[in-house]
Amino acid sequence: MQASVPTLTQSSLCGFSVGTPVLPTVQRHAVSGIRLTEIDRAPEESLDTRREDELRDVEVKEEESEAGDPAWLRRRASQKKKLSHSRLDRVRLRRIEANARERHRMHGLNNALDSLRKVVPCYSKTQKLSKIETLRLAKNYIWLLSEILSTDQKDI
DNA sequence: TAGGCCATCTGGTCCT
DNA sequence: AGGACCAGATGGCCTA
Repeated sequence: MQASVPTLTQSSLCGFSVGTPVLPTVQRHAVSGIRLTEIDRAPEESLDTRREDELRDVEVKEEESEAGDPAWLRRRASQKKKLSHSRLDRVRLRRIEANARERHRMHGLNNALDSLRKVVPCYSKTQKLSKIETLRLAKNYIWLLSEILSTDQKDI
């Protein structure tokens, strides 16, 4: 007894126009300025090592702009004149560390999104779905699979 | 050139 | 106090 199972097609899954041009992965990375080494780095490399790299990058950037403090710091300094020099340094350090953590967090989020891209239909090694496309497609895919499941159960 | 997509920075809020 | 999370702002790059 064969049930009428919904056909799994790209057009039924994609909530967006299939013809939408999607840039190749490498090109996208060039676009976004992500270093390919960040994404393609071997998984066995520890997160700590990556964090150290990120922090080092930030320190370099900070040194480059040493000529003048960032706007947020100047603002804060003027608003809270009572802030001692050491306290200001501490605030600055905490901001830098928070930025690094935030960057790390977003990288984790992007890695999870990449994993999702690989299990969703439409996945291509040469064409990368955008974030929003990936999420919409995943939602539609889950919906379709649950439809298939419920259809099968009715036939039992 | 406008619009889309993205990474990053930042300050606010909540939680431990 | 400090970390996680979030949303807004910003700027860079690419394509139509």
